[in-house]
Amino acid sequence: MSQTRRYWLLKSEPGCFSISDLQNSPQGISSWDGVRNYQARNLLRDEIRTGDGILFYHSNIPEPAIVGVARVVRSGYPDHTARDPRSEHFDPRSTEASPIWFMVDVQYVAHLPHALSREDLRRHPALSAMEVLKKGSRLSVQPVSAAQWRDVLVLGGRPELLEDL
DNA sequence: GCCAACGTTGGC
DNA sequence: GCCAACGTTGGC
Repeated sequence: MSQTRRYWLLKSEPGCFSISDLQNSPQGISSWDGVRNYQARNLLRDEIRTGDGILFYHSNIPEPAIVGVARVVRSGYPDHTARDPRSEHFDPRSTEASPIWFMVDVQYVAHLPHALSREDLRRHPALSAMEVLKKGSRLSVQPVSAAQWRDVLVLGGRPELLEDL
């Protein structure tokens, strides 16, 4: 496991963008655009790097869960949807010279054979500390520890991915 | 659909 | 700079 590789949980409402949408994107790659929260923006712009591991979380559905794994294939760059007046994420304050919002590109790796529900996560000591379980946790980009990453892949049924990511 | 928690806005 | 009002998120 690389010392500099880091791990993140990305939230998405599947009705908006699901892991299958990512899988079906060209080469399984999509930009992760539309994030309009400064704390998440800072992570996208400054912290998330090519090669980092992503846990894909489906939110705001009857059974929210970590449903799969992706990897970062491009680190932070300006989110051009902020400059598109037709986009619902349009922000007229953002300019080409001084962009406000950033995104990364992610590539589909795998679904987890056993998606991990919040109850699943709560049951396991290491995972019960995950940010996503905390009351009022709304951040759509969250850091994940190496131990949490490992346990999610093992419990989710893809332990072999630990060798790649 | 409810509502608690959170982030943002804007008057002062 | 404070803080009340408001809008949004997201579990339940």
